[in-house]
Amino acid sequence: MSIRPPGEPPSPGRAAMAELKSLSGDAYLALSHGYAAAAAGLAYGAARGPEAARGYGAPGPGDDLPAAPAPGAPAPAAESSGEQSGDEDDAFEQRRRRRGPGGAGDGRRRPREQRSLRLSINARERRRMHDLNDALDGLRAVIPYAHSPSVRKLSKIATLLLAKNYILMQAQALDEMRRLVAFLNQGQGLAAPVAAAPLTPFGQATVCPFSAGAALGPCPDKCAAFSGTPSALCKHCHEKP
DNA sequence: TAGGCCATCTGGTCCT
DNA sequence: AGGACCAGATGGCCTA
Repeated sequence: MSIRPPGEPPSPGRAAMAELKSLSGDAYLALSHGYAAAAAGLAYGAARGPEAARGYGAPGPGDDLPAAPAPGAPAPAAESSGEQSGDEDDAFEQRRRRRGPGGAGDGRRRPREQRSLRLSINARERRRMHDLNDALDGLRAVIPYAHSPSVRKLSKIATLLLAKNYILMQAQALDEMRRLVAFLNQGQGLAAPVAAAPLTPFGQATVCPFSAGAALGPCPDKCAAFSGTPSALCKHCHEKP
């Protein structure tokens, strides 16, 4: 897996990109990389419900999950490895034969022992994936996007990308807030500069907050001192060679 | 029907 | 040895 430099867009699948782009036009959604996000009207899982769409209720071949949990219900606490039906046993045997004797598993184990071990590993893995999905659900719950039942549930990749953008947006907002607080603090007792500062809507200050007063020193230094980098929103930072 | 998304199974690797 | 994690394979369901 390659490490992507910060700020460089990931490479989600085209569908994920389309999903993100079809989301509402909230600022944070388009914050980076043009991922306008997803959600509107795509009824993924709408017909059978978002949880059903997860497929918990649709065991695949060889699946040793005994029954579909209620929608939204947590995964069964105890998924024993001894819950297989006869059909599932057959499926297991078929797969085992297909792989042949030299295939999976520890040759020293007796087949029954080997099978029971395999089933317990499967159950553990299933539980792990359910936990992962629960965590993703928790993430979906705190990302601001349309949560209505008629709206398709965010896919996993869309959830992650959206969360990342949301975090970046929050960090940016926090940074702007700090600038604003610093500006207001510096401006105390200096009514004129404060009044003159044409603060446009939040996050769009057109004048460097640190320029309000002769004793404040060079703007980029102040900006850098505060945020680590000169402000891209600061007129003076841009004007300074 | 193709493509997307998903759950599950499985074998491999690493860690405790 | 056993558990956690990972990635590939497989098959089901859904939508365009």
